[in-house]
Amino acid sequence: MVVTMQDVARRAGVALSTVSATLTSARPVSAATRARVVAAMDELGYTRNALARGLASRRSRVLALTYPVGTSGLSRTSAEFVLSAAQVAQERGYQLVLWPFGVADEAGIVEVAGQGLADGVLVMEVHLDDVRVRGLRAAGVPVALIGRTADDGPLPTVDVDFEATLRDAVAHLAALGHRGIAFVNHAAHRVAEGHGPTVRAAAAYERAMTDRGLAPVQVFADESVAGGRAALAGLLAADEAPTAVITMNEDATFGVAAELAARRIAVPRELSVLAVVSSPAVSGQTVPPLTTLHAPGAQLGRAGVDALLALLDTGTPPPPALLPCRLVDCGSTGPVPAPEPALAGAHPQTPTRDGHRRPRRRPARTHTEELDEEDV
Amino acid sequence: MVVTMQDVARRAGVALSTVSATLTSARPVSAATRARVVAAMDELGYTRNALARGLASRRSRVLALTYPVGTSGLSRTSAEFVLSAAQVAQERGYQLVLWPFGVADEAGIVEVAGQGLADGVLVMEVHLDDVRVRGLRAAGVPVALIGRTADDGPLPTVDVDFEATLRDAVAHLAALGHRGIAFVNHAAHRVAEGHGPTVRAAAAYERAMTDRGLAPVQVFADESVAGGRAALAGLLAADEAPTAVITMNEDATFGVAAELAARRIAVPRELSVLAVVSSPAVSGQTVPPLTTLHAPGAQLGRAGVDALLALLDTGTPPPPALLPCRLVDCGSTGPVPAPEPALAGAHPQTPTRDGHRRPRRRPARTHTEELDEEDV
DNA sequence: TTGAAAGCGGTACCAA
DNA sequence: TTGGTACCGCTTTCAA
Repeated sequence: MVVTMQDVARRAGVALSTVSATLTSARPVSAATRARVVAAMDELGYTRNALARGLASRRSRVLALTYPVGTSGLSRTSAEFVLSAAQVAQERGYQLVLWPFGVADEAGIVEVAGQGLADGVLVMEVHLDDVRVRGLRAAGVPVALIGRTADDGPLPTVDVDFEATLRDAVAHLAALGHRGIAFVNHAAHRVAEGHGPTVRAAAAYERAMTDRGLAPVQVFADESVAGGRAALAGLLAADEAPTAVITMNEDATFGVAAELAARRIAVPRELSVLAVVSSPAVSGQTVPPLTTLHAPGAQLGRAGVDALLALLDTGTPPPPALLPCRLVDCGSTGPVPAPEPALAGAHPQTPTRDGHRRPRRRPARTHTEELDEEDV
Repeated sequence: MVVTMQDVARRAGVALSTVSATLTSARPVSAATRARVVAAMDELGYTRNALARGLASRRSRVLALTYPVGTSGLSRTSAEFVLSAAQVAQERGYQLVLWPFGVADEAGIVEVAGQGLADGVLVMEVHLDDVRVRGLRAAGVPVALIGRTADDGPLPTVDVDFEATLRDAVAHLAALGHRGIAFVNHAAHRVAEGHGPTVRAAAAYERAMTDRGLAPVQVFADESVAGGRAALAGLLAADEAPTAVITMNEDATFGVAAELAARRIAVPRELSVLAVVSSPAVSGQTVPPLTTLHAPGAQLGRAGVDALLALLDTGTPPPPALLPCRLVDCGSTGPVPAPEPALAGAHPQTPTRDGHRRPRRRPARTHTEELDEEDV
């Protein structure tokens, strides 16, 4: 039925071990023999059996990718990451298996890792104190992290450079004259859980602002459209409403866009919006499209796989990699609105110090209402 | 280092084969021995080696999922599918490997399948004439399809019921009085490629319309925001502009929404929009949120894995499964606009027969322009 | 440079 | 009911 190495050996008139040698080049094989073996192989249509190879060599050439399940599906950015990881693995002669486990399911993950199907594990959505990582390390399973724990020790690590990203975001807006720059982060419970991106971005944003003598205004928004709407509404209701908003929460970003539309707020004339650690594929879907600091999803996948393979091959973890986000201008950021001259009475506004401005309060309306109003 | 079955056997004072038997229950084991074996196992922290087990039993308990690479990342619906497939596989004691291959890469897929890591393959995004499927069948690899080829023969198959979905979509809109119901399908090149969903939905839509004596108006839109905008613009420019639009092209749907916003078209008062084979997670992100015929992504994943496992277990393919989409009303569909009474002169319109209506032509504007106009 | 044989860690069949 | 053992298909010494 299936063609085995023994079949090839017989057809080529050599020993089984010689066939193996031509494949692995673990030992010299003369050109002549090699040619006969190769000929026999493709006459027979031979393919090496992955299971047997893995068992004998203690290297399955399979990598596992574990990601938290239960959370609202994969974001487009994460999906990008997964696909690129699978592709790079393939290019390297590896296969990628998916391990859907809860972030707290240490037992489950250690159990399946113990089965030895995978040579190593890529952990996504790493928490500052991550039981999965701890469990795998304790079990002696090679691990690479997408993200970082509080103390990675010698683990290979690739992550978004949140420090640089938020610094760049604030710098970009500050260069446009903004001083009231708010930040819509992930949900509050993420902080408590020690969700790396949330915590790191929060700190980076605060630092970037205070370094410039600006007052940070941070909102932890529920990861949903409603959460984003509420977040923006809250920001605009404040005494010192921001003139620019940075969003990192992909789901909430759609809500921010929706709220902007409902209030008929001109972007970027009245308010600048900058989506960070996002993807143009996502930001291009909002109305208006949002300028983005593009998360390096594909590069992260590539780097993560390569880091894990480096660990596997050399036994020592490669140095941690922090990848920057790239600015993609979709036109949603612009100069800070100038305080309106006193004589322009049509829309009274309250300019304040520091480039803050008090926009007129407009109630949010449903879109239907919004459109009905003037189209009837 | 690693605990082997032999270790367990020694500790329990039984033969290796007895340990195996307690695990596989392939043969009776007395309660007493079983207890001793089990005790030994968890004293030692034993876990069965997947590779060895697979090699010996000719069943790796690994399933492969292949999806076309190169196409613009995974749609949210597809991602939903992949995740649920991985999860169901896990529940069944299987692991899922990802095989990123081009739709035409028969050689690549057959090659990796020949390595025997996977017991069977799940093929996504199946084409009517699919070389991957042909190649795998010819190679004797168990296959299940997400989608259907033109002639599946005895292959296990799960798919969206496009016939029912488009029928339901048209029925839903027709019940609201619409007669001018247009359909924004995938890109034209998909038809040429024999992309199942595109072709089946196209036919189903035409049938659903003509069955009601309505004239089908179908647009094959580029899979992008721009494509969607252009599609809607084209429809509205026609002599008999539709009063309702069905969209199936997830990327273009965002464009349709954007164009609606740019033209300030009231949804659903002026135009009803219904996104089919989509996901509320997606439709909720547009402004306004779109009523959706929710694609059964998760169920498809579940059904696909189960179909493949059924084939693996019984040797005979289970009957094909067609899963319906479920209506999720987000308020973007409503009654057909009544032809305006002649005396209402504010916005001249041209009512036509058949419930068609000629909306006033409004040029599309950028959002910035749009908002600037009245907020300055 | 090549061949022979001992595992890798299990499953499955056989005899006891 | 249990123990012994022949493989599964390949990698990896070790001699020749």
